[in-house]
Amino acid sequence: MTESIWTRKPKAAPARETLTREQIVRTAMETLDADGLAGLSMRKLAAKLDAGATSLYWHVPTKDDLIDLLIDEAWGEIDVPDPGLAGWRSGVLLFAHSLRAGIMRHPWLPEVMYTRPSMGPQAMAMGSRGLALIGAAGFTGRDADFALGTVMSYVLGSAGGEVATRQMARKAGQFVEQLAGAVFEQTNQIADDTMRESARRRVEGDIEGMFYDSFTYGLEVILEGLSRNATE
Amino acid sequence: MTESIWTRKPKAAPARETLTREQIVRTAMETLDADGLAGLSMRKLAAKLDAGATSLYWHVPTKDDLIDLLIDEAWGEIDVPDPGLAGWRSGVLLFAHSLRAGIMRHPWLPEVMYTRPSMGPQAMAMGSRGLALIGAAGFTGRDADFALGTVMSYVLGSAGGEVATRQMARKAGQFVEQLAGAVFEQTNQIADDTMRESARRRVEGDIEGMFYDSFTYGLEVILEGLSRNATE
DNA sequence: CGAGGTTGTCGTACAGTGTTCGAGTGACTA
DNA sequence: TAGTCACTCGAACACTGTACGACAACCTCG
Repeated sequence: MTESIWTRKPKAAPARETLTREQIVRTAMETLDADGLAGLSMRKLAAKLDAGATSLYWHVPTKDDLIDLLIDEAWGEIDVPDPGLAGWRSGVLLFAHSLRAGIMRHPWLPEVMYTRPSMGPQAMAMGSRGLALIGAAGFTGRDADFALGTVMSYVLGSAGGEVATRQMARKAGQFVEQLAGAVFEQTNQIADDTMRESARRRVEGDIEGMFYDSFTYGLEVILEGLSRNATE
Repeated sequence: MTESIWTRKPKAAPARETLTREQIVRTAMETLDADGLAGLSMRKLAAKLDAGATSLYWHVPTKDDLIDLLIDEAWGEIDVPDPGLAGWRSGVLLFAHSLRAGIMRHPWLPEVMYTRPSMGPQAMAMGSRGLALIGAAGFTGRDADFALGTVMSYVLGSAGGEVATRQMARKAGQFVEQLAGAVFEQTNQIADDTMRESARRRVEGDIEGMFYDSFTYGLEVILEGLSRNATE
């Protein structure tokens, strides 16, 4: 059992004022949320901490490991209600919405989380509580894995798509008009009327509400399908 | 309407033997599939084409644009059956499986597709055909968007998770034993029995079959939920 | 035939990246 | 007081994407 990122000695007395891993993780999270993955470099991060560029490497083995820590930190923010508080159905609903909100707070997550498995303690805790929740619906063993996986895959996929669409608006200069213009440029070359209208719906009107409606629609569909397999 | 990556003049006579965008896209796709996103650099790609490092920039504006082209190329491989061939239900099923297979062939997709919206012609065509398919179930307007979005979000999320898990096996040196070891190292620190067993199921036995079963389980759930809303 | 324009290639260079190495500093301990 | 640990950091290496400008091959027009 080799030493991993997650295991750390409880750290002795701080002696003098010094850089800490917690500090690094915190400001890295801030820059990541604000500037995206491309905006995070070890040098810039160190500068933001008034430290030398390579000082970070004493606290964190590598940038990839730092990102692992950040991902796990994000998972730690997700609410997974205790089963039995209000029934499994509303519990899963709350969990799903919390997960989506987490992705929206940390829109860099979809970009990085599909390049590695999440095995940090917070990810494990989330899975553990998720299984407990889905277990309250009567799912056990493989079925519990699959049922929970269905919900999470959908939420992550849906939120990822939402993030991708929002990213476009950022690049287009924060103005919905330009976003719409870009979409129209494409859709005008599409012969299909149904598709053209669909694309148009995606940039006209209440976009925020549309994202939400789309998300809850799929969530309802899945909960509907799941309850056919649930035993209580 | 500014000129975009997707619009290109029909190219005149080739005159002399020269680099083409198609050629670049093709070998870029090969390296991407084989070595992943991190393995693709403009210099290495040019070398593989026996070209100078910066020659590519005459055919492609930027690396990001090249990746846009590659993403759209991948979407072009996805089968979306005509509605009415065998009913919408089996059509959606076939589409979903084709989409998953596409992600497996191009495991770099999840890593990049959440950083930008897919607006290439092939993406549009896929959406268009998808809407036609879901329309055969009686969905129209916003409902059609949402129903199709539910299926696609789930498939992309599920396949992304599968890719992430497989990636771990690669890093662990292609040996399932090491993969299992890594998981056990983590899970042994988890107090919850249910979670420990769940994680163990994920690395023991027929992993390939488990991925497949998990995917089809969720797909069934969604089709079940959708057919409650379908009108035919 | 020769001049000019278009199409395409590519060497050089710049600013940036993650990371290694080894020297250095401060504080605690024997 | 000497030694050891915990920690910082400047310099350097091997990369990266890309702008620029010089060059060459071909086509077209006079």
